[in-house]
Amino acid sequence: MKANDIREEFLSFFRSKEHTIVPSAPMVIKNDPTLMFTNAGMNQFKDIFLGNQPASHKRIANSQKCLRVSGKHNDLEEVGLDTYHHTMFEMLGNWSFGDYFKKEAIEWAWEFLTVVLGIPVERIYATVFEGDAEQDVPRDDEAAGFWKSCFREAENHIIDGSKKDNFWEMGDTGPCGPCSEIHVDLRSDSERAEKPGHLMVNTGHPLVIEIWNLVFIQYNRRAGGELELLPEKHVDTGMGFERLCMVIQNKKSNYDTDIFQPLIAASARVTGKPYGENNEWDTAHRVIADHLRTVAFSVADGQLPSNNRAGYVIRRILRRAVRYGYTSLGMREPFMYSLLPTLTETMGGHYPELAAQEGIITRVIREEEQAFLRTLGKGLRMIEQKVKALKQSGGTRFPGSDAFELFDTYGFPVDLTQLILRENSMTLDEEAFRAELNVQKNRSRDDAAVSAEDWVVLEEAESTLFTGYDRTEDNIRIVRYRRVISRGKETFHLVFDRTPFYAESGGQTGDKGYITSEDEKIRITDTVRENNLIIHFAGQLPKKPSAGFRAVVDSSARRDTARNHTATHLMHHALREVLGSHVEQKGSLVTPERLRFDFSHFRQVTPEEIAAVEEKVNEMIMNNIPSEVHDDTPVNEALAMGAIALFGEKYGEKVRVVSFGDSVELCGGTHVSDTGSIGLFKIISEGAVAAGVRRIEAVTGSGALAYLNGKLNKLNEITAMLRSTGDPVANISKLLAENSSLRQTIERMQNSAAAEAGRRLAAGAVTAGSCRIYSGLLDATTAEILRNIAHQIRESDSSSIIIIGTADEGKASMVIGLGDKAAGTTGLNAVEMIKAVAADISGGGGGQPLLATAGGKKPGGLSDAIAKAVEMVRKVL
RNA sequence: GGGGAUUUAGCUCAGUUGGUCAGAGCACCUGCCUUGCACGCAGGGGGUCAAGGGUUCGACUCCCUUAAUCUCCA
Repeated sequence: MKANDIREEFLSFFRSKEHTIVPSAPMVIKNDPTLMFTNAGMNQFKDIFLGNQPASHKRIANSQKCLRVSGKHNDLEEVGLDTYHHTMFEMLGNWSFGDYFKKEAIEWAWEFLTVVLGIPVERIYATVFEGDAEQDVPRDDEAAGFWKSCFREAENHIIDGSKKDNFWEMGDTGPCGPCSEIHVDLRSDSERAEKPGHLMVNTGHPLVIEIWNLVFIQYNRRAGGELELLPEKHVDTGMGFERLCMVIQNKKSNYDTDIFQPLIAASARVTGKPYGENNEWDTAHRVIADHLRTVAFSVADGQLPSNNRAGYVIRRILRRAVRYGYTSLGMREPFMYSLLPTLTETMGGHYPELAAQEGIITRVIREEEQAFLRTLGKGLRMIEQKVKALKQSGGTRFPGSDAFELFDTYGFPVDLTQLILRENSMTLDEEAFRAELNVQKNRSRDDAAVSAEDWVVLEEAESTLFTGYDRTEDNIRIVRYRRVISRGKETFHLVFDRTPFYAESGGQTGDKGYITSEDEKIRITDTVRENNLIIHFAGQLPKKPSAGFRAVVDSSARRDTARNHTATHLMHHALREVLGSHVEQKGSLVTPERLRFDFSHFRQVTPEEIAAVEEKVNEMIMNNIPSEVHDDTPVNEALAMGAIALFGEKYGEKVRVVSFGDSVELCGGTHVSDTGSIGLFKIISEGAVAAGVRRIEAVTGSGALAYLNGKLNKLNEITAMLRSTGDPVANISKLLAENSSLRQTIERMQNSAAAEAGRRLAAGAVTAGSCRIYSGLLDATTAEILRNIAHQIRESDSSSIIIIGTADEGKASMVIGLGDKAAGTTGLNAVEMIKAVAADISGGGGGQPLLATAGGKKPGGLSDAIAKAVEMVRKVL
């Protein structure tokens, strides 16, 4: 059975059990500071389990794309080395929210595996929670009982498991419960006869594996650690799709299934290194296949590789694959992007976002590959230098600090460093390297240490009511608060029963403002959303938190933000009209000051196109289109209205639709009521942000006016300075031409003046011993010309001693120069001389032994200084 | 969020305790020689040394602030 069929069988099986099939949530998580990626099928239902949100359906099933880069089975550096680690995987899951429980969950799992998929019963094992006396939790006899009726007499296929394997918890507190894992024994008959499967479960054998975990959520763990029974019990299951396919397709490795084989075959073809012939090549192919999948899906979800947080994780994964291609397969040019059509072919059916964005994903990956190959090239040059130096000094032990610098500052992978060292019969001081790495880790950890104290709950409230769409002030009560210490600074997080403050979301920044009661006023510096809570940041805690407060949003900032947000929608619409419908939003930032919009487009946006977009948006502003907002619109209805939805964005069942004429978007942000109040829209920059992604920044309203006025004022100033009513452009180009010819003239004149001054000096030069002293006070010359003159004389007369000075606008400059021969015979040093006489002009000086300069504030002292220096020369002659 | 690095001509980059130091190669322009696959020779144009402050007689160079990019860690 093909992988795509297996997935379909799963979904249709649970559809037949009255489950609603929902699409996979995006793999990249946007609005949860605690989690960057979806790492389990249940993530998107977290709020339901926490009781923050009612379930839309009692029974749900889906296939969820997940990403894990750390954890016991998913350490990034392990992927590819063996046959079962992955960064990205799919998890098949079925859920019951207060509906069916252990009996159905177990029976259906059994039915699906043994009847639908036909896995031999004698190869299946199930584990149940053995109980925990300390917590006073009994063995899960209930689950064991249902398993018994499945396995019948084969009772040794039911195995007790410890708290570690068979008790699932969401976090330190919250919903939890016992679970039952289903394991499959894929070993050969002879091996199984030798050592029965029930002894092999959970021993880490690659062919005796867990494929499905059924979690029975029946407890809530309170902050004190004690468990309480939940009134509503839930089922949460997760089955590793890749493993299941390996079982069904009778393979020894996930990578041998038809999920990965096409990719691996393509990789083998492109690199010319067949799979299955060479261990090193095979590892590289597995790494490439796994990582390409992860990166492609992330980009499809709108997460581009970047240099921090989630984007950085993606970049690191891609680079790891490039590294394997580079060292193991000898690939020196980008190639992974060319495997994308194969991926789309195998997975694009179930995940349409892949096919829809193939073009941009390809470009992004190719660009990233190129960028990393450049980084590698630079690193290679640096390490070669260091190796050469070490070789010359006869050493063979490469310092750990150097390797760390290459790695930390220039991103040069340490395993590549080791490879190169081996080729040069050198070794790396690994201990020193690791020590440096640890220093860096500790520093980062210390910095990141934020201690959030427990919430102080004043009132129980499920979620905050946002009232800010139609008002900027409201009467509120604080329902909970907590103290947060971050880098020695104390802040407070406040949660209200209702709030007019908009929490940062959808690119729009959080509101600022204050809350006030009868006798105090507290500033709110930012507002963010954490799951279902709207958190207000405050520098201090009210003296009486339980008092009622008036919450007041900075309404002028809010109005500016609304102008920019609406303008963003209008521009998005205009961009699609001007450039084409391939324009997809890739990112957005809306602040009171400006708006920034990233979108997919493959060429530079020409000035003409920019102008056209601006014109369209301003036209929509002048037409004063009223806003139309529909709250709680079902998703499909919204899409039918032509609303633009974003890939990689998770929408609930009901969405908010914001439209201005033809611009229709799903959006939770705050907007103006009529486009006319935007006033004016002006694009201030356009540029590239990644391959196939452009960025536009723009301003509106008073910001746009200020921008234009600034430009106009500059132009007015220029025109005024030109004292001409003519075209300033023509005037300036004329000026520039004049300027350049004048500069040449001046240069010539200065040269001849310097030559003339030199001649005069030469005429007045005094022969003293074997040297000639050129001394004197020149006028109206800069220090630079003085230097030039001295230099010229030095060059033409190696027996010269030059001591000259000039006064310029109350400042005195002096230069002392020595010809090569003069310096040799007298043993004089220009630096010492100039320092000795600089005091006479109240200044200081220095330079090189043969040519030194000085400057001071007392031009009157110049003649004395020169005389003194001449005196010094005469003394040694 | 923290550490490190980078920012110099259109491009790729040199620039040594602060002082004839604003450079090279490629590209461009002109002329000559040649007609050809990176031709050669001679000459030339092109710079806010990322931005803004500061120290100094003097700053590409030292200090501070800011920005962008790269990179590692969280």
